[in-house]
Amino acid sequence: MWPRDRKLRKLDECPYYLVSRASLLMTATLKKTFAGAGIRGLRPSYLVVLWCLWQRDGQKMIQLARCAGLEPSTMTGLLDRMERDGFVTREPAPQDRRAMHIQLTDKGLGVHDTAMRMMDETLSMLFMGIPLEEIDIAARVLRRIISNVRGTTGESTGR
Amino acid sequence: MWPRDRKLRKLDECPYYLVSRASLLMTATLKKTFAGAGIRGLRPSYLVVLWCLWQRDGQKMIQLARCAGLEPSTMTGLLDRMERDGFVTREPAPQDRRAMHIQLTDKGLGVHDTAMRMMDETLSMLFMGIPLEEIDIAARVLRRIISNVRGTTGESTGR
DNA sequence: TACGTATTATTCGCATACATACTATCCGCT
DNA sequence: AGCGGATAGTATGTATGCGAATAATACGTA
Repeated sequence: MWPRDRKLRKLDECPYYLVSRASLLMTATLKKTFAGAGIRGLRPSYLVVLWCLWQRDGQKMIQLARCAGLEPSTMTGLLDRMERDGFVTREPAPQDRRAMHIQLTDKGLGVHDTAMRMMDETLSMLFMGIPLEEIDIAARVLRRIISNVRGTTGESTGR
Repeated sequence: MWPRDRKLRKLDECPYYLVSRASLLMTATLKKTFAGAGIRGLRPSYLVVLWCLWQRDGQKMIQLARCAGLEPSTMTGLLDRMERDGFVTREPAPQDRRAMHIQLTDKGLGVHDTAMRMMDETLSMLFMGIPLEEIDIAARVLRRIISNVRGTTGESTGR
């Protein structure tokens, strides 16, 4: 529980600052790692979508949005770029004429191993000098924050 | 240290996903809290700048950028909006004709107490059910991530 | 079957962030 | 004094994300 009486003296004592800054820096780092790995056009933001499709190829946009935790309006632009960069194809879904059927291209599928390796490498660098035990606690804290927000926004259990 | 042999099965086992998602959700939550507190036009992104100015009013843009960890080009737009919304004034600095002197308005100064209270309230909600001990560990992990990135980007010690 | 509602995706406007290129100014050194 | 490099800030283009409004389609129910 956050202690009401804790005074924030410096910026880096504020959890909100820490999470925001870490997020931006981790993204920038990942971007550089990708750039140096010879994968043309792969961006950190593509990862959540690729991840969903690697698990199960061929999904509707709305499914990807829910899986990635992004708004549908955000997915539109994201998929525009992913299509432009050759990672996915977007076709009208056969059963539902409202829906779009998103599928991996060969490039999108083939990039899996390298992307995972790059992610691993990046995480190794980012977590340098931090005991694994603390990394796992931090992950648990973040998961709880996420579920705390979902719980109070009137969302059902994130399905 | 991040274990190389750890396989990421689900998205929420990936620290990068957790930090990004938490960052977005925390920002959205803070935004809602501000909106409900009757402070006209206060946004989460303004906080870092206000924080720096609350500590010491009257700074150059470049100082604010360094303090906040943002690029100068980002500060330009941010200060445009903060000026527009009445939190700061931007005047040419007297000693250095290249520089801009950023100062709090009455509104910018007066919003301090409410903003801190709202931040406190938001953090209480976000950290619901998490032991303080774990929050502090998570904060330490994030600080270390941040310094790890700064350390390898060729930046000096964040001055 | 037809109507009303829900769902799916897109468009638009805005905010936030970066990199790059540019202008203006300052400062050290000759 | 003046030249060259460093510094401060802005402009521009792109990426990423949200919310509100819109269009098209699907579906339950009368």
